[in-house]
Amino acid sequence: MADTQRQRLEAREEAILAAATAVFGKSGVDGARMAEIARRADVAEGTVYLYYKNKHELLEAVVDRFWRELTKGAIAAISEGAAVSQQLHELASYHLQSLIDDFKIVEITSRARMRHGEPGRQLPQIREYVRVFDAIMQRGIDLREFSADTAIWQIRDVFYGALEHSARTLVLRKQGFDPSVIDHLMRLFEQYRPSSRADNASGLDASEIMQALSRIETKLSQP
Amino acid sequence: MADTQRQRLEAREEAILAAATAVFGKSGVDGARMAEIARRADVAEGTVYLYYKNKHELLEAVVDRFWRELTKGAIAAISEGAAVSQQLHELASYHLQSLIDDFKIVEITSRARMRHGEPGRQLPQIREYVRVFDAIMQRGIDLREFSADTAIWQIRDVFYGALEHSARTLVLRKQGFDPSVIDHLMRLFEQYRPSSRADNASGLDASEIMQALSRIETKLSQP
DNA sequence: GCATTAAAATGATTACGACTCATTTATAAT
DNA sequence: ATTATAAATGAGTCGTAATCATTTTAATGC
Repeated sequence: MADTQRQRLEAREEAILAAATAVFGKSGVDGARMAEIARRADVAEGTVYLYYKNKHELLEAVVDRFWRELTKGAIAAISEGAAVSQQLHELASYHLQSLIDDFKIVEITSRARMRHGEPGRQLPQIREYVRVFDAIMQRGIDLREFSADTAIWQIRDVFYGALEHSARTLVLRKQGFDPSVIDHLMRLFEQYRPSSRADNASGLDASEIMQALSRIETKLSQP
Repeated sequence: MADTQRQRLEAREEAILAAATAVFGKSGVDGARMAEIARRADVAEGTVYLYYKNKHELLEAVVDRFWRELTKGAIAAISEGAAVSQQLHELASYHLQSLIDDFKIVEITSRARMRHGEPGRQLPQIREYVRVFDAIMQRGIDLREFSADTAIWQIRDVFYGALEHSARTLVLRKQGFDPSVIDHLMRLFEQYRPSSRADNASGLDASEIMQALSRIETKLSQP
């Protein structure tokens, strides 16, 4: 009965993970007691350490699973084949909603990234999650719906950075999901459409000139 | 000699804070030992607790001081009276550079925000720091250099969110400061200028360019 | 079924580090 | 000098993560 055996082990691991998620969420990482996690998972304290080397690895597993689920949800939330701008809208909405709903776990994520004094690592499942955006954007570029003159990673950092900060603001103010955040972000993203820049004038683009000038100004004022 | 006394106490507090900053930065919060902080500050372990109730309060003090210094630096980095877009450029550059330089402390900031299981609080000095952006943006709106149809907090979240994520990306890739991040962000912020939406179709706005040029002329003729 | 071996689980015990507090030392006041 | 007060000390306490010798459960062979 090797099969049932493996299932039992996986069920136990799952129980521990679920218990840990609940306790970390409720009490925070420092407030969480391994004893409570074990009790909730209905195993002895020592058993937890058969599945996870220490508290920090358990935390990483919890966070990793969270982002894996989020990736699944994001993919499900996006209408396949729809216009790129609509897909972005869907992803942004899904992301913001999720960050608000699971703010606790999201906060804990930064904790899982830090290991001792090392510079923050990237957890594999977060990397995976981020690819969802990249794929949409890449498709946008391929379809010429978006222009390719800004590195995708920079656009991605604006996207996720803005949403993360907005989510924090909304949670701190105890407001919920705010659609205007999404609208605002989507309006910003119009900037990346080739049409919005190409056909704007017969020749010169005032904004580019102004940017060049302000770069010069900046350099002049810091010698 | 009440004066010297107070100075001695403040010097001791400062020594503890400096030691804590170093040790938290080197070893991370969990890796930091109160014993090491005490030793570096050249006080007994118990003395630390006369100044800070516990490790977490010490952490908060370290983070708070960091952001207070950052606020000072930001204000110093901004040319008073310059065009709003230039001030934004300066603030963005300063911010990105600082986040990269002191990435360790910045990471630790999120830790200081979490107290037990409570939803994250806002540290007073971070609130103060954020006001620097708000003041610039408000001035931009007052001067009609920027339009008022998006809530400032949303613009602010884009600004700081994008820079924070970009800083993380740059640090993880072991690249340093990248001016294109700033240029990209500033280009996005063109969206908020009334001109870029209203009358931009005709092309150039000569008056804005002339204004910028004369500012440069002024600066060139006064070093 | 029973014996044998291996795998998994247990929880009492250990190790470690944050924090306390009785004691000592320094400073101010008279 | 003497007393009173404030500040500093570090050995000891206490809570909790992590260990590990022991027990329990499951798989395998006869």
